[in-house]
Amino acid sequence: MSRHLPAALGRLRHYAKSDDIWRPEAPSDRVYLVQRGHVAVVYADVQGHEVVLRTVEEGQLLGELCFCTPEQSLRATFARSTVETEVLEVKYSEFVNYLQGDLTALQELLFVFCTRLGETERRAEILMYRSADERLSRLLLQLAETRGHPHKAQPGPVTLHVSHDELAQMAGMSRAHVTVTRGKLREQGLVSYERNRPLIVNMPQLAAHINKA
Amino acid sequence: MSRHLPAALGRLRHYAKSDDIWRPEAPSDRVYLVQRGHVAVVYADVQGHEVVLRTVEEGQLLGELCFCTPEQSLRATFARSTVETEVLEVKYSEFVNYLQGDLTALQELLFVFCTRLGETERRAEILMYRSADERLSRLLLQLAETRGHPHKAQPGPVTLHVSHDELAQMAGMSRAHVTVTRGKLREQGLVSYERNRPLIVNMPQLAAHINKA
DNA sequence: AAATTGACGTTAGCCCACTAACAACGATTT
DNA sequence: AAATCGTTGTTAGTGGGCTAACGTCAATTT
Repeated sequence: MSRHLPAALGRLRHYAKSDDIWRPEAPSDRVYLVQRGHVAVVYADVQGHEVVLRTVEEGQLLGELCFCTPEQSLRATFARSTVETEVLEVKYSEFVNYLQGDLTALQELLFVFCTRLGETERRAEILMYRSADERLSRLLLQLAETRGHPHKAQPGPVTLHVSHDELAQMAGMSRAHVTVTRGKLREQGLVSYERNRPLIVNMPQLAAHINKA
Repeated sequence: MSRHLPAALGRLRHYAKSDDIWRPEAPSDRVYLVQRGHVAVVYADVQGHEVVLRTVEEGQLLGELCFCTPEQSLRATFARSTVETEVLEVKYSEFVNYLQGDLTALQELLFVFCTRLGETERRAEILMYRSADERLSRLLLQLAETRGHPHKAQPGPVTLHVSHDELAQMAGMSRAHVTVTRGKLREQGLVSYERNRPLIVNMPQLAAHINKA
């Protein structure tokens, strides 16, 4: 959405790789626009078990949940840059003020929320499946749709940059088991990859695999 | 939100228990306001395995995902009344028109989206835990917060109406294992119930249980 | 060039949650 | 009252995913 917001609205901040943009005890009173880089929103329980709730790319909105929490509430998650990152930090109240006068931006924001809700619901749906094969297949399919790079005009294969660790955290399984399961998918020709090469997802075949497993 | 929308905006529809308000192949071109009753949004894979994505209560908005899908796209889920239900059906385009002229309603809608996004993210977070005890505990805690009935001014116990089957579908576990796991929670005094009596969740103790398990 | 780091690959053994099947119980219907 | 139905309770056995530990490989650092 609003990467083209007036920059004067907020403050530009710069983060190195693996910096925390917010921590659980931070107030939930501002939003961020990712200008450059990449951010992961992470939940960690008391034992330090971590799960990736969402990732936010360049040009996208971050921290929008403050729209429904009382202004003094806390984040309860971490937002962590996965690479060097630049964000525009805007106070919630000022953002709301700005939106009052810009109907288009308001509608765009509505669209963003709706899209995220859809993605998150699909994510929850994935996690309800109990077999590792099915969870991983569905996760790869969703990731390929939302953040994959299609091969110039070809409808089948899609390139995806993602580590086993990330996949494990998103699919709710162990890193080792991701490796094993993804190996099986490769044997069946549903995905292909080699060491240090990006993952290629064969979308139609993977979709077919899901619908009969 | 907008239960107080002008009724002339749409069409009042009536559904018996277990009717489908929409099916997967239905167009995603309208929203619904639940006037009376209760609706479950359900995803079903090709084998008929069903999972409950969300439930919508009286006075709440239903079908709002059409805000981000191209108008001719399909639902891909079922919306099913769990009791006798009455909804106001409003075409997406007319709803948008109406919102243009009502800034307050637009902001309310934003709030609704944000709230749902928060709930759904929390739901996804729950499903990433691997032990049944932890998943069920966290689910009960969230349900108690969002749709539980507190005991007049007492902070601890909260009453919750929900079947084992529902819990199983929401927590991604089998019905039988819900019964077993909930039995263990009862032994520890974290919840209490009897046959045909509603479930009582002891919120502070259950929260403590989660943070050390 | 050597060392370090981080990601990926592999396996043995164990434990937890599922499947399947049946029983108990209350509510509703006939 | 009998029958049907839906929900809850219980258990044996099995299988799949986790833990833990170690090996491989390429990229980056020193």
